[in-house]
Amino acid sequence: MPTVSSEELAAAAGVNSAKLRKDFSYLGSYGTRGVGYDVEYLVYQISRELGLTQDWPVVIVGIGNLGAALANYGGFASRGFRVAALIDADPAMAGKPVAGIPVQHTDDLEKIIQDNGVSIGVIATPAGAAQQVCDRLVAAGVTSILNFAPTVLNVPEGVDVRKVDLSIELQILAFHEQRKAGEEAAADGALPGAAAAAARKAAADQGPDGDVPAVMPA
Amino acid sequence: MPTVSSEELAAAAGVNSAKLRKDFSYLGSYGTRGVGYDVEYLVYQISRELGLTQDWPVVIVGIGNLGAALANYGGFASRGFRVAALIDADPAMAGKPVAGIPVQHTDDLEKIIQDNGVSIGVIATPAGAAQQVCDRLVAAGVTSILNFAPTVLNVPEGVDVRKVDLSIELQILAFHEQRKAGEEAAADGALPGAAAAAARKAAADQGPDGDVPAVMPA
DNA sequence: CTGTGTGAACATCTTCACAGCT
DNA sequence: AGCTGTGAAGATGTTCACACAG
Repeated sequence: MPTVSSEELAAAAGVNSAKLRKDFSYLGSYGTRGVGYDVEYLVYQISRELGLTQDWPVVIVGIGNLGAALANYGGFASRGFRVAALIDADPAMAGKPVAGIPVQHTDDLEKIIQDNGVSIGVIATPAGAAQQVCDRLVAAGVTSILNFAPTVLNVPEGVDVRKVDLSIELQILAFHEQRKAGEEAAADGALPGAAAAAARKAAADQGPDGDVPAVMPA
Repeated sequence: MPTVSSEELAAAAGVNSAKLRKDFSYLGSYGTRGVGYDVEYLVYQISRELGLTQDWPVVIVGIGNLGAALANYGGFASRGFRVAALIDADPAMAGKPVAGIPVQHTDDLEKIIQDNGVSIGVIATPAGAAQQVCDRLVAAGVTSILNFAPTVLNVPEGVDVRKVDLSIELQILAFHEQRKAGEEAAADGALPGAAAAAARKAAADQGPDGDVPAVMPA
């Protein structure tokens, strides 16, 4: 399949074809009228724009169950991420290989960051250690941090942090599950009309993709 | 602090106070004019609406590193989730306790679901096993599935699936990182004006919260 | 003729600003 | 006087529909 139309891609992604074309148009005019998009060329252009063609060395700090799971996660390599180092505070872990990579001790954190030119760090430590690890990563030159620890991190201007809370997705499922159960029971007045209407509408969107309001704090 | 104003909450959450008030208003009129919101009452109302006051038994299928990490994750209990059972296909795992809960064998999946009245399942298996596990969960009565396996699951109408791809967040960080690096180098024409403008704007939003376009497939 | 690229119309979301309750 | 709750205005996002390139 050398070429693909916006219509086909839209159907596959479950969106409107006009939206897809408009989104693509922000990247440039990579399609051919009357024909569609050249698959290989399109994949390359999107990959480049998203930064997938670059090599991104990352370090994972905190090699517990989650850190190990991340180190073993296959999806990283295919998206340009290379696990440059695993770091843990437990001296007993030092030297032990996880996912084929020897764990190094926190003492060498700064040196590891600098030697590998790492700018993205993943924090998978317990909550108590996260801020301290974060500060050291930032001081050593890391400018993007993915935080799995259940804490809000304070970082200086210019450093990006994204927090992943594994329970939020479950919460969204539970929210919809709750409404599946109480569908017609809504007549008992438990939900004040507007909320019921808003919720009904959210559920009508395809699947449970209506996220929790942006206002809800993590 | 018995009471709190929309202004205070908005500042804490980093949003506009009008937005916060409007969002709250969809749940009902729980504030007092001239005073603010009663903290305890507000927390209860939001919790109830989100389903946090209910007890949600969940099963985790696939007790590798990720499954174990999830089983140990503290955030679940505080949000009404109870890990009712851990299930794995490896007979050697059966009976071994993880996070204080004995792992059970996949053979008993249907019985476990039914005995515990489970309606939410978490899939943390390898990609190859995910669809099969999903089918069995659905057949046994599960109606919401959180999928960590890197596959798209097919489910019948009425079943909700949410997919978590741990590399997407990293990808978003890398995207912004890429633009931090090539900020003024954009003059070399690598980015077609519109995309550069759109990207610049997204970055100007607080933090890296500008997500990847909805169109991008997982 | 087919299917992109895009102004214009429409829809949704956010913010403003203020009436009205406490 | 202070702060909510909410219409109306403004901003942003999505879809329509069609001119035009191949």
